[in-house]
Amino acid sequence: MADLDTLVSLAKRRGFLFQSSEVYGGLAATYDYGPLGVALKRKVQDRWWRAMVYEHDNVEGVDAAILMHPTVWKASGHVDAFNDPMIDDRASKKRYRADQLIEDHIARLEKKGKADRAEAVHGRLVEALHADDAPAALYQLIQDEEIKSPDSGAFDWTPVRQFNLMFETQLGALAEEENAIYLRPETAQGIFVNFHNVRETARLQVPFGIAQMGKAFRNEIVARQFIFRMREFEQMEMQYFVEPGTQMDAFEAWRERRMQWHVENGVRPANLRWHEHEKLAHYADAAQDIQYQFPFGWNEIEGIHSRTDYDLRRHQEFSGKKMEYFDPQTQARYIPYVVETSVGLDRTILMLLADAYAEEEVGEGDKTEQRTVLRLHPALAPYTAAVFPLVRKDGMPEHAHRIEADLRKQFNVFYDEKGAVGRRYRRQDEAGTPFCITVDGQTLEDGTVTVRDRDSMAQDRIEAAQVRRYIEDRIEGWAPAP
RNA sequence: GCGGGAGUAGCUCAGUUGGUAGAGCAUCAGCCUUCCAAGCUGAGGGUCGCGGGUUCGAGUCCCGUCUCCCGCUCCA
Repeated sequence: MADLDTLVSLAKRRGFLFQSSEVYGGLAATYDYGPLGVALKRKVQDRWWRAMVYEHDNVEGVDAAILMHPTVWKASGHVDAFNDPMIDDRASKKRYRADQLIEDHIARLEKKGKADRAEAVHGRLVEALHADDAPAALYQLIQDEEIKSPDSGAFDWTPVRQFNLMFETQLGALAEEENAIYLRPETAQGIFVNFHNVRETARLQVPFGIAQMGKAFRNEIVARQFIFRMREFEQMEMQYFVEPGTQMDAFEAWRERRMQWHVENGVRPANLRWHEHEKLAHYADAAQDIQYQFPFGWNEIEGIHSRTDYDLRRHQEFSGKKMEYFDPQTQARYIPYVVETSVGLDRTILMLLADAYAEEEVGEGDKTEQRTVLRLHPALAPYTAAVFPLVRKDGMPEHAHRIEADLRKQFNVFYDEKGAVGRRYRRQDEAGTPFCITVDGQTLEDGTVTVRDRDSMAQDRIEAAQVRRYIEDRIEGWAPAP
């Protein structure tokens, strides 16, 4: 497998991905998709939408706003869970939640029978947590109480810093506290708050699903590994609403379908595995991740979570609006349970590039050379085909342009007439283009062209008029090399 | 955030004790080319990540800063 540097280098060289704001020295953990990258990305999006929405008569789509009412994030739990006062012990290099340290300290005081002192510290903790400058107040409290690091025993703290994983901005021109809103840290909530809107307008009955793809934002403390963990990223999520008690059946069914989707995209099954959450989030009653073996190890690309009725119930509490469903058949009334499939689009792109990348020896005898090839699924490759005149004379370019124009009605096509044809083939190998159509001397006589296969490098000679049909069939029948 | 490593042309890199930047590939133009990257001629492209400092003079030494990679840490 290619190491990460190799992939980063190829991605930039061929125009898949560039570092954001590169001319200004870059912005940490943000990347821009280039011509080939966006072509690949759009095809992945399209394939996901087809698999989730078009191919299920009970799944519909939405495209919710990135900006949402602030209370959404209180209801979802993000305001509490994504806001932690953290402090570092310089000696052990370990990080702790500052309020947790103080609470542990209080517990120790109580244990020692110093109830009064514990009471006082607790009072100050509550005060500090609600102070205007809570981090400073918590830091002062830790200093005053001389709380030591539980691991190193050292008393060598950095200042307390507030880690807010949600990006904050202001609604309207005035930057005032009460106008603060967030960039969504996940797309799921846009689905939950539209539960009734979609159900009613699309006339859906439980079980049904709502799908959405879009940007989400998390102000990660550490964001690394190329596009694996970015501060701005794209999710493709589907929330499937079911009758309570039936969620595990839906969970298993979607698990199977989602794994299948990745395999159908050409990802080698040996590089995919399930990872079961040991510690479930408070809202979940089952959670498993699909992991891929990246150059930097096994990491999550998609989560399948059974979220119970937590989200809808919370929105019912916070909004005062009923989130119940009335089943016309059974006359039952309940808040539906939810099974979520949530896949990272950018992570999927990185996985596809990593899995497709290959360096291999080609040629015979002592004339072997190395070639780099992206064995992307032909349906996902940025360019489906490239068209070449074998040489730039005898009317071959004109002939090739006519074929190019015909193919462009259906596919994204690249035309190239520069330099040796072998070099053009190799360039397309690196871009992952599955088919290269070459116009040669024989084309001028009988109207046939050669179609060169990216993976086998073998050529077929077919009627120029049959190329579109030929490519369609080949995409349909494509299977990844073992 | 901590520790380590690294930033020189689009890519991979060279640059000797400080003396105002090079190679290969790539790109572009032209020529030549009848099937798997390396034919010929020419051209463009770098204030050496950015900002200060030392010096007559800094890619080279010092400080700061940004970005990337690795390990920790974090991770609904």
